[in-house]
Amino acid sequence: MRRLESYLLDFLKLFQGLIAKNIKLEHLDISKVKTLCAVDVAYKGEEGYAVSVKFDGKNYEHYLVKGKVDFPYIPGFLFMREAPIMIKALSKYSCDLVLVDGHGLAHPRKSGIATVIGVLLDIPTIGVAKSRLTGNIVTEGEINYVIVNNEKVGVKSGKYFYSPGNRTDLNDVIELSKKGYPEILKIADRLSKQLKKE
DNA sequence: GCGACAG
DNA sequence: ATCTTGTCGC
Repeated sequence: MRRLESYLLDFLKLFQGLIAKNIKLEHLDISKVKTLCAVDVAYKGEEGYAVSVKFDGKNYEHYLVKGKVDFPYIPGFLFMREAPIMIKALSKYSCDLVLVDGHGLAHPRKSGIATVIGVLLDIPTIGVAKSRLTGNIVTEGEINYVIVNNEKVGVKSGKYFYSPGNRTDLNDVIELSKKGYPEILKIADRLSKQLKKE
């Protein structure tokens, strides 16, 4: 008998395959986004502090959700650990686009946490990660593409990786990456780490 | 078997 | 992600 965890991971891979099959890769004009949101999670032991931030073009708002996070971090399966609490934090707002801390299509099964959240909620998402999970970089002109299985699944700009989650496309992430690391993600990151201490 | 490995 | 002071460098 195999170990129980291997059955779960095999099943989760099937789930990710289903998510990937339901991705809607379509152009969302970033410049037309009126309400931009972002989510990040910080931890204090088993306590997770998820913060969603909303920017309407003028003011920032944020919403905090605290909760126990049991599931361990397993490369390729981050969504099992953070998607549940991130989705709760996002439930507070309605956004034209959500930036998720992590990868989207730049994943072994094209099912990073930004993709899972985007498909489950059927909303536009883009994954912005601070480091590589998989894929190689191929430069074409000014763009550093992230290639997985001979397919362009995202771009690398500076030290960050951008990839479509759902209802967005490669042009959207390229457009976003040109503006540098999103301020709203810095705010979400700072806020989550700050609020967990109070 | 070995190396890689989001947060 | 988190544990953690000072410190090397732009």
